[in-house]
Amino acid sequence: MQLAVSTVIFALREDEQSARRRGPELWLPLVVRVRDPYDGHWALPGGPLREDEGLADAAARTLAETTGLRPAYLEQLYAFGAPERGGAAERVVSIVYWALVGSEEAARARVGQNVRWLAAERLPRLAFDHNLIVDYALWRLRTKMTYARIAHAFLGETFTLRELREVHEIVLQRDLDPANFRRQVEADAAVVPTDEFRTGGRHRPARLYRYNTAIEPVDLGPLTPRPAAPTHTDAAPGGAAQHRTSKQRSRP
Amino acid sequence: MQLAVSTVIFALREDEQSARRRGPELWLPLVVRVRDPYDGHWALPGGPLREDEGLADAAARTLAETTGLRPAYLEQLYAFGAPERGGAAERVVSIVYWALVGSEEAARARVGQNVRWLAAERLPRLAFDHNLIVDYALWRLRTKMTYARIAHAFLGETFTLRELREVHEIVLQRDLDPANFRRQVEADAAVVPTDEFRTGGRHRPARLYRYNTAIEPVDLGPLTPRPAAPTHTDAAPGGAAQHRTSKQRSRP
DNA sequence: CCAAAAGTGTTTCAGCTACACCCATGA
DNA sequence: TCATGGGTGTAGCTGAAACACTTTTGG
Repeated sequence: MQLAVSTVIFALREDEQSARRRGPELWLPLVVRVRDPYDGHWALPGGPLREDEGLADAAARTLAETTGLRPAYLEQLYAFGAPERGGAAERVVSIVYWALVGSEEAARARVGQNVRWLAAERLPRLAFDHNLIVDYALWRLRTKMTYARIAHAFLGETFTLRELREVHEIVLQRDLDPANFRRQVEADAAVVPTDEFRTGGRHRPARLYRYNTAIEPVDLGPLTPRPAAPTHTDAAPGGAAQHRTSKQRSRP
Repeated sequence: MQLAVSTVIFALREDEQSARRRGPELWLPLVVRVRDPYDGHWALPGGPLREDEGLADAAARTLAETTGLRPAYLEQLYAFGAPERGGAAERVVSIVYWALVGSEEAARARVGQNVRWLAAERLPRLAFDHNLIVDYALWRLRTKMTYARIAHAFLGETFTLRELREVHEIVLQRDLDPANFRRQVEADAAVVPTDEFRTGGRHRPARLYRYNTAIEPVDLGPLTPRPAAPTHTDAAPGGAAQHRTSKQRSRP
């Protein structure tokens, strides 16, 4: 019997191939298997747990080794251990994590013949029970997005409320009222306004916001004391991409 | 490295020793360790995973072997695998489940020198990281009780709304308005009225209710398809204890 | 009769939703 | 000046909370 750690990694990306689809979607990096069982099938990045390594550390390590990514959010998802799930091979119990990475970090991902991004909504048949795992991770992401402050993990250090709202809209698959979304976000102090604005659109500049690292996210698991200090969540560095940034005074 | 499965088992019990405390509280059965590390300390029931056994099956088996209990609710809690948690012994990764058992089933538990019930709120120092695990399970129980229909797992097949409300009050540690509680429970069809009433108190008889097995509980994990059919939840048999039961017509 | 819990009705308040409207910018 | 999104105001609905009140039993 073997113990492995795997990770479902989500990022928002545009479809570079088909021009039909518009706007970013949820994608995840997968690794192709090069031996039986499931030779040639896509599988979640992962690997065996090392002797002196924590579970989350193993997730972060295997994830970095295969994709080169450093996630902004990492949380344990579930342990899978049905005896049949190995598919005729030696039995494997997998402790699965799920991770979120920002768009800029995702663009830096090391892809190639063995590693590729696939759209979460239209996956082929994956190796083992990995389709079930991805579906569960998607469900967890959507459920948690409605009550926890995790959307910023898909974005850079600062972001406009529109950008934050679009993350919610893509993940939850429905439009949100901009006015009400603004008020909800401003209500809890999870996100704080900066003095900077995003200009460049042919419209009024939008204020940039920053994630409030003082307020901490909702449960990351038992290892983070319930009302507590930061650990896993580690904001991705970098600023804006195709927009300029200007500093202005906030209204008196 | 070793893989084990343990379970945090909750039941509502009266304190039989100290007459000072009144009303039931959350208790859990623990097992005393008979060798190092933590020789003599209390620990969660559990054991190694067998080769051809699912994770939940292992939890149910070890739980039954040590305590004789058959839980009404069983769900995976978390996987614990920090390298240091073994305390100088061989490293152990534990996949921990949490379970609820009804009061009658709890009374049938096999206790003795090695197995004993302890009050969840005033535990001694347990073996390994088991205090942390129990605290997390307690937090999960309380969180889930507020939105999921799991309270009936502490009760028999039929119950009055007062009994159901008292379960909530004990777990959530606050009083609930009987009128509002009634309406909330009746609003979702999770619980259905029977034609029977609990008599014997010096007051108006209370209608007995039954859990609606057609409506299914909120997420039990990835293995239960999201809106789906029963699996783990297996209602404990048996009826009322110290009260008579009478059959009456419901009002026209 | 009284005490006690079962069960019903009603008012109030907070939060969410929908949507009208003004503001600031680039072209 | 117009189109576009940024940002504000507000009326209406819904559900939770608080609490007054009626009903039915045992003593």
